[in-house]
Amino acid sequence: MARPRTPILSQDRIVTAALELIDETGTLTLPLLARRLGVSMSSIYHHVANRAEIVEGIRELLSRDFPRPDPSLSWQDEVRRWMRAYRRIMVAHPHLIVEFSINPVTNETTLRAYEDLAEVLESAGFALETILEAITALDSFVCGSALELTALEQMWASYADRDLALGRAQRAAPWAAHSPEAAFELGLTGLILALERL
Amino acid sequence: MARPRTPILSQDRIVTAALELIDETGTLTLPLLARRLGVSMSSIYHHVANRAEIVEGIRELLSRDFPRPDPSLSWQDEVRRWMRAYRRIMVAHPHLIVEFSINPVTNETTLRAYEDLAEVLESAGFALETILEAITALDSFVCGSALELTALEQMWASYADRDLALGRAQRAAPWAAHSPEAAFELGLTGLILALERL
DNA sequence: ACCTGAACACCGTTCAAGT
DNA sequence: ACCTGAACACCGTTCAAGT
Repeated sequence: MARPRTPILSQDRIVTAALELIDETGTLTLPLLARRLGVSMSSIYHHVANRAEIVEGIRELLSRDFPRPDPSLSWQDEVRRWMRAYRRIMVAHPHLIVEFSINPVTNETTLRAYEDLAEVLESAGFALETILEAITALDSFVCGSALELTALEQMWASYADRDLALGRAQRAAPWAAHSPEAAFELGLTGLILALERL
Repeated sequence: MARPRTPILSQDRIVTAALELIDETGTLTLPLLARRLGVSMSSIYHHVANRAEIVEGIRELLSRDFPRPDPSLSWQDEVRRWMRAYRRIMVAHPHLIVEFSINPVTNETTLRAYEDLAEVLESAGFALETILEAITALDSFVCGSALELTALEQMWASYADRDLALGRAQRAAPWAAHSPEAAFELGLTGLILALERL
């Protein structure tokens, strides 16, 4: 076939297909991606430098769903909105958190989302030295929560039939093991309390 | 060589070497592990079922460093002790967090550590339904903090020379970007505050 | 029981060859 | 510029063959 009159591939097409693939199958591999695109594996390298660039493209795409700051909101509400948006994104694509945490952020859209959060805290009067601390803590918690989505529920399962505190807790609240939402809100509340004390 | 008079390998030897390997190189692969053990790759499979079992062996090994509950401590101090121990373990072996989060926990030692924490909360009077929530939030935060160790500092670097809030924050506190310890303590304080309100 | 080498089905990446 | 097929250096896993 060689070069087609109109290009089959593009960065966008590749990134979109990669996102679908990882959402459906849980993994992102070049052979499967090429198959889905109806193209040879090596063709992909004419549009992206490597696999990491595809992952970064997905991160860029998803980062567009972060809300922009709203001056009418308190910083607490801004933080809650930012964190819940982050979580919503990762819940929709749970297998991506590991991919994201392996490569550093380089795209502007994602960096902009962090920058927005920093500006919210800055204009709320937080001391500059505490802003990095605060963002690190918030980011740690939301990333960790996303990580748990795929991991922790399997652990609860191994406790269900044992007479231990965890087993009792689970029998008392069978929904809790599958409702990490409540745990997220608990932690978010705590983090904001800690920030208010600064 | 075939079968040696006295076995060269054992689960312990394999797991120990695997831990050294991942600490030194950042990755765990069977070929490199075999080389380090001075053995053929397929020999390993006579002692462990697969790669995941090696990772689980490492988790078991490290989990022995969790403190046992101390009845003389308040539940707050118990939680702090447990979280800091967890963090200390992961800081010493930052590349393992991704490995751990991929496979479910199956070994007794690690399960015991979670069970201990559950019992601390139970005898502190926490409602059973809230125990899973609390442990999930705590675990999320400490895992996320470990994940950041390798990831976030690279991101701060890309901000150092820009006139943005994050850049300003970093220039005001250059140490903060490399001291996730403070962020961890901030979040831990917040989580305990949230638990106290339950 | 325990080690080996060869084989298998993967993976990501490169590159000369085509249009 | 853009697609292909072949090649390369990896990876984890299996298995018959040796003692």
